[in-house]
Amino acid sequence: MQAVVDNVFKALADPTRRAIFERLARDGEQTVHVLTVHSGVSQPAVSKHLGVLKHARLVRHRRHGRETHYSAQPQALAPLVAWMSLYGAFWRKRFDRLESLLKRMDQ
Amino acid sequence: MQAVVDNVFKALADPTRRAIFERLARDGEQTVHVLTVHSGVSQPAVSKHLGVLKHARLVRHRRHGRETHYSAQPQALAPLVAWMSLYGAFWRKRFDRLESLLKRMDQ
DNA sequence: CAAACCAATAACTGTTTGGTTATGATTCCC
DNA sequence: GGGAATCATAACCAAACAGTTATTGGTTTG
Repeated sequence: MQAVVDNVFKALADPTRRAIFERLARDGEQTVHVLTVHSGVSQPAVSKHLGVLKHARLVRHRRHGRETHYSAQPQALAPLVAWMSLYGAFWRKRFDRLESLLKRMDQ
Repeated sequence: MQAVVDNVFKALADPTRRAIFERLARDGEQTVHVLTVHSGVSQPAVSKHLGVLKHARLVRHRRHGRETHYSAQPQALAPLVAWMSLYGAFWRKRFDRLESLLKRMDQ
């Protein structure tokens, strides 16, 4: 479990990788090609990043002919929530603020 | 704001550093010496880790004579919550559950 | 005052990491 | 079938990183 948290944190620590995950979470399934176009780095770099994200179970892939479609697996963020919830007292206090944040973002 | 999220993720991506933060959050203020004893690495290494955590605003320090007392600043985790809340519906539900969990823990 | 203690910084080192180009394995399509 | 396209892997490189030992600046205390 400790290693899981570590993998997720490490995977999200890189901005390029986080951007890839954000895009997948926002816009849904994407091919490596499309991800590459928007990433600012080479296709092999994108493939490697996807490998790291996959290792952290943050993405899943589905092959269709010559293209590979990747999609975000936001459930994989659960260990992070669990980790943060260890700081209970604090989060309880801040929760109202989080609620209002979520409401604002909902609009 | 983007850079803030990046700093926090990067700071927490290292297990030694995360352990230091966890200890401070769990047990409250600690001196560098005490942190060093429990960290498994040298005192300078601990000082450097504390520097990274401080840069991400995850810790604060207070000098008292020759010793420096560090304490956790869990508010600095807020950008992470905000970042995660971008993945909307799913996390909305999860956070609700977290809330009720925290309420139960409160009793 | 001198010795011991505490923490930060400097200087260095080996490993990890994020990137590259080159190549290989499939698959699509004319 | 042959060329173009898609993706993964290999090999390599430079920069960043986590650790070390040595040292320095303060502070306490015997």
